[in-house]
Amino acid sequence: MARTLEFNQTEALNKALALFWCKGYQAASLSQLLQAMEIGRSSFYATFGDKRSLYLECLGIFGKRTKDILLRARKDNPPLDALRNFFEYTATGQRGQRSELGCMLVNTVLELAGVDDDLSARASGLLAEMQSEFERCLLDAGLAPKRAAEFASFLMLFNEGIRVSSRRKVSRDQQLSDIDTTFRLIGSAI
Amino acid sequence: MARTLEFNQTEALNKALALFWCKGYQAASLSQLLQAMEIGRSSFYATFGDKRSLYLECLGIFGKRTKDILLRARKDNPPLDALRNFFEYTATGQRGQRSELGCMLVNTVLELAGVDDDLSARASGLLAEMQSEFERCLLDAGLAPKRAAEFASFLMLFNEGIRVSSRRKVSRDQQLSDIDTTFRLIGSAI
DNA sequence: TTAATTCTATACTGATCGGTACAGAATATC
DNA sequence: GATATTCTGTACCGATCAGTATAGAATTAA
Repeated sequence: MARTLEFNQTEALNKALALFWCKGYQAASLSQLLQAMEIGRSSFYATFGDKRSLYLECLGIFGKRTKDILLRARKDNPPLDALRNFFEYTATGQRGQRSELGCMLVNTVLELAGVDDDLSARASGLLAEMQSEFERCLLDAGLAPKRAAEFASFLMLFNEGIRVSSRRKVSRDQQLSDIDTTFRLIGSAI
Repeated sequence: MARTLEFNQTEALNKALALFWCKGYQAASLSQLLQAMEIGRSSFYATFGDKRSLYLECLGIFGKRTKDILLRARKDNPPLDALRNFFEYTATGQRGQRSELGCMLVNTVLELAGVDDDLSARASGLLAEMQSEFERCLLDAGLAPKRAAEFASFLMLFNEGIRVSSRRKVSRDQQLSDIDTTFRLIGSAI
């Protein structure tokens, strides 16, 4: 019979995610994770399996969270505005949130390609899901299917690029300007 | 008096660069490096200092090599064609070369931001140099300075994005299509 | 051949890695 | 309160990490 855990599992996961997001998979050592999650070694292994499983779980959470940002924006805006909203939100970080960490999925793809191809592929898959959402937006905006797929792929490149530029410490203003440039180009091509 | 070294230093550097490019800084262990470079531990430390110094040197070589690709393309082509040439060459890999490794500078920025900020910043600096070359191309193509800067920043995002997509194993055809989309958008805005 | 010099192969260092074993604390059930 | 169960803190494990010390091989200069 399950007893109430003495630590908040969701909160611990969020702490782990934050550390992984900041330092990446390899550089986030177990000791650092335990300290951040504020749990002991035994509890960790009993609850989360191992470091890799934990990372996988964090990846999923991050993917869902990212997708939700777009879906939420879609509720209140026309499709193209929602897309733009999404980029402004995730790339430059609203409500004073961190923005210099890039996208954990992109970070994972690059850090672990050639090192842990399964983890890298998992992150790629989540990015592909995002691209599908982009495509859906574009279809709803009235683009022809071929065009929508073409621009969705293009927007994914843009997404990857701007997330890299976050970690390069490109200024918030420059990023907003890049978003503007991109949507101006797209707008004039529709 | 210096004696002829028993190993080819340049060749060893290239081997090291290849391994770093493939696995990143952290995951490329010294043992693997030594095996790839085909030199002993003592020779390594005597010649290259330490792992970090070696990486720094490889970064520089990679940066120069990348810049040279663009400069060479500029000799034989009008500026915009040279740019397009550059992307097709580096992203999809011509002459049967590897293309799935992305850009070592981009990889470095993401892997080492928050882990070794100096190395990450060094890679960022080399990317900034590339962006300056992009800008010079655009100026030579007749764009107004403000426009050139704006599009150079945009192209750097595109560069980062397509290099990430290489590691996501996006197909060569899809990448060529993305390049086409991008230059069509730019072309119609000039 | 011998002596001086310069290189390399390898044993070793201390630190840290991810993961496990186990004893003891805390809780639940009676 | 006593006992059974569940959880946690920590000592420990072998492996591996980057880096060093040293002994001996190879080369040069006589």
